[in-house]
Amino acid sequence: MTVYIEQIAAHEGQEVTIRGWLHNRRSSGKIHFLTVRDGTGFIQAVMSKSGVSPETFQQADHLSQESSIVLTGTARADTRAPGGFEIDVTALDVVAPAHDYPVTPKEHGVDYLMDRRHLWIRTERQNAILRIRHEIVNAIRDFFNDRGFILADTPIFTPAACEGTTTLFSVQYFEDATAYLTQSGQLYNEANAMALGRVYCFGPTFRAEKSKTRRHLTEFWMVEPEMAYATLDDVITLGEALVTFVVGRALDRRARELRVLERETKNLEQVQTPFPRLSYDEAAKILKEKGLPFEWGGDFGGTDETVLSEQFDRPVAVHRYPSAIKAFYMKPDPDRPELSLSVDILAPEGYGEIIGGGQRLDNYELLLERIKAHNLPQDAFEWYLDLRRYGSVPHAGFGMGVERVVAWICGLEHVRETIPYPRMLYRLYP
RNA sequence: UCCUCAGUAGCUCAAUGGCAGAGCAUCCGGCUGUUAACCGGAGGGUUGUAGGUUCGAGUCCUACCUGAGGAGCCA
Repeated sequence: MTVYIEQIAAHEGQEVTIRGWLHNRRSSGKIHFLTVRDGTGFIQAVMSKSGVSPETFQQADHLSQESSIVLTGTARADTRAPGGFEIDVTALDVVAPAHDYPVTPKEHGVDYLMDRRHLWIRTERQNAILRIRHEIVNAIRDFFNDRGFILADTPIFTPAACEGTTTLFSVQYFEDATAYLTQSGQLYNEANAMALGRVYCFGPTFRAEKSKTRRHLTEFWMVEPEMAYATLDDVITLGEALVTFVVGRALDRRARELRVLERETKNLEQVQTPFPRLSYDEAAKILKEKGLPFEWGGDFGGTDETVLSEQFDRPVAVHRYPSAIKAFYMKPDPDRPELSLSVDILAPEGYGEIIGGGQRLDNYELLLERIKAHNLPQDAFEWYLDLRRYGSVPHAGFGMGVERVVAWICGLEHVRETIPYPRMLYRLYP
């Protein structure tokens, strides 16, 4: 019976067939140990000289790493096996050999591995990360779907800059026009929320910033919810519920993968609502007290974010940033107009900003003023102004960067390992 | 774009300005419980590129190329 390795426990004592690849091989002359992987897991197959034909035993002796193989044998529980089970091999079929496989079980440098990313993802560690990413993406979709949000995807080709701040990738759009790859579904989300109430978009996002840090990719995935008739408070509550749900799902369903990564889960288990909420003013005060060279009015740098998040055992919501350092569409705080009704949620352990959002400017005159002040082309924003012309309501939303969440939950040094093929400043291959 | 660091065998790395080395991988041999198995042997080099200093450069100097980390900007 053909089975997947992840289901092996249900077949103890039975004869099973595994279809996969040879991950590693050890031998003691008259006994071979073949570590096989099939995409669902890794298992050690034991082949003794007395258990198979001489030809099969000889063949296994020369089997190279990553050769594709189909093997049959008896599933047996064994306390010595990392997964709890082994297979006593009775038959082996080599589908295709692999010669001089470059990603050996030994150490390799980052550049070497990145050039071979298409092979690197076969390793147990990368496998675990991508499985956790899958779980996180699924959890995000379930979270919004279960709460009545409608998935309404926003365009990837856009006619103009959404926020006017970051550098965009441009592409030739047929003969005459230039299109830009989206940096946020935000503005379209607002229109969708006016049509559907509560919506979210979930897709790739592109930033042509020449950022060269462990927290940046040029192409990354972002989920952006937007709600009509919602306030800053509503999005903070939604954000902390989302983060808590996603972390809980990863702990619940991907414990094995987190163990592979040797992730300390104690910190993740503390992620429960409510999150501490800190005004920008209070955050600035903390940074001053810690002796950092931070001036009120500026945005937080990487070090600032790390210091702030270290004050708490769970993510922290920092709200009401100065309007001057936030996007033009942020609504001013009625009590203090120099502040915006904005929020960033910072992950613990120095992983930085994972959520950014707030309440949107819903007043026509003020929005028009802001568009002009930011030197944005008004005609490109006429449709966006329409949302304030025809039944404007308070509304709010945020964006959450998937790769940063995955890096945090997995405890990774760099976001480049959280996506199968990362796109970075100097990385477009493979 | 700026700052810092790195580039030597297929991979990971050594080598005081003085003979180009090790482990792993590969190939050959040994081993019936290995977990990155181990033991013995063999093959494997335009020291990123181009100049310069020196009796002599992997090593020092200059420029360039490639990459990494960080800054700015952001999720």
